[in-house]
Amino acid sequence: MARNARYDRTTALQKAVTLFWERGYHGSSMKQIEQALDMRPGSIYASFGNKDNLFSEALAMYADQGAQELSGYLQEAPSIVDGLQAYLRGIANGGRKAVAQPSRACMIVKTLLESSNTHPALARQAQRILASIQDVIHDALEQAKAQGELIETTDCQRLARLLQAQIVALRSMAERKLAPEELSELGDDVASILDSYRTQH
Amino acid sequence: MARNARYDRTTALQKAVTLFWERGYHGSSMKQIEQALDMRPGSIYASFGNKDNLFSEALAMYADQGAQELSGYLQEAPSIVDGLQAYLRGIANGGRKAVAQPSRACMIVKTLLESSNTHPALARQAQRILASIQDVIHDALEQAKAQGELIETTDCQRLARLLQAQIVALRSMAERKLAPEELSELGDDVASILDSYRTQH
DNA sequence: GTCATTATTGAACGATCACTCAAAAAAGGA
DNA sequence: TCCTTTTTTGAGTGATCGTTCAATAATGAC
Repeated sequence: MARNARYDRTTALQKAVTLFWERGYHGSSMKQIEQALDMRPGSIYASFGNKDNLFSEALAMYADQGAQELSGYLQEAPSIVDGLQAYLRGIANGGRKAVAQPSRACMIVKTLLESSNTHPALARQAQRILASIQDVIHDALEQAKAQGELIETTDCQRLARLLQAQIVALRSMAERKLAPEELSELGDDVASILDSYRTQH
Repeated sequence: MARNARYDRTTALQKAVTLFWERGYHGSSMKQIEQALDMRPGSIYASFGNKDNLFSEALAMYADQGAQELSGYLQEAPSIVDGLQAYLRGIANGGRKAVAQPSRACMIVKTLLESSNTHPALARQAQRILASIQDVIHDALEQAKAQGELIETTDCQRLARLLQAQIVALRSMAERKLAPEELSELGDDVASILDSYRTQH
């Protein structure tokens, strides 16, 4: 009936993630987006509407992949708390990184800090994502508590908040040019915060 | 001999701090800068050279004021570790804020995350500032250790790194729209990390 | 092969970007 | 008051911003 699109929307979006994660919203121009996606303006706008929507979809894709990474750690570890500690140490040690990552810092936090006073819609999206990640951590902690991994008095909401803060901290500190060893020690120190909430330690 | 400048360079810089802290480097246009400083382009360029240099000077001023705030907490508290804990809780509770602050997040971290892949010179400046803050914390910790506030085995370099991470985390989490009470609890949890390094607790 | 339909192209849009500079205004010294 | 020196002004620079759209190219159906 007609011509098929020559690009794949998902791979194009993945390339947008890479560019936006690296340079941020204001730091990425449409010219750079055209080059990164290897698409001309007409195709980009036909497919994604405008720059705002493209960024928004890229951020959502990044968040999905980040959630998968966390749940991967949780599934592989012998216990939930071990999984969380492995996740924290993994961030400090550069992650699994099958491919080189465009930034050590978290794209969600970068977006929140960049857009909170310049682009409210993006800031709200980043806040929603962070809230949902905190919920995921909270659910995992409740389960851990039910399984006897955590001491009875643990406030799982509060601990989830504290853990998210540690993740944010690790990824932001990773953007400093610390020696790998220093960052690794920080990962250990941060992971050991969880020890004081464990039943056996 | 000649005309005097009608603006005060320091107060102009302070206004630049406010704008840049709020909106970041790429998010602040020269038009907005002109409006914020109430200066015309010629005066701005005569006084500060260009946008890059203005931002750089504003960042340095922000860093100085931040350092003063920390040393204020340290001097007022009955001990160094108490001062550090008060500082962490202060961040979570909105700080002293005699005047309304343009952002809860730290301008240095915002700059680091925004510019690491778009403006290397600014990123390097942010990294230098963070390193010097870590040194200040380290010095305070060494003194605390010498005074017997910290257990003998404490690695003060490592603990300084951990504390800076907590500061970064608190200020970034403050940019989320958490309830004041939630943020305050987070401040308590973060401050209590220090308890495990204290001699008496 | 022809046609209908859809995707791609890239020149061009008005707006805004950081920045410049000649002209006007202001102020101290004589 | 006049002159010299410095500051301020604001229109204007070329470049780039995000975005549009008519023209062109490509594809599947028949």
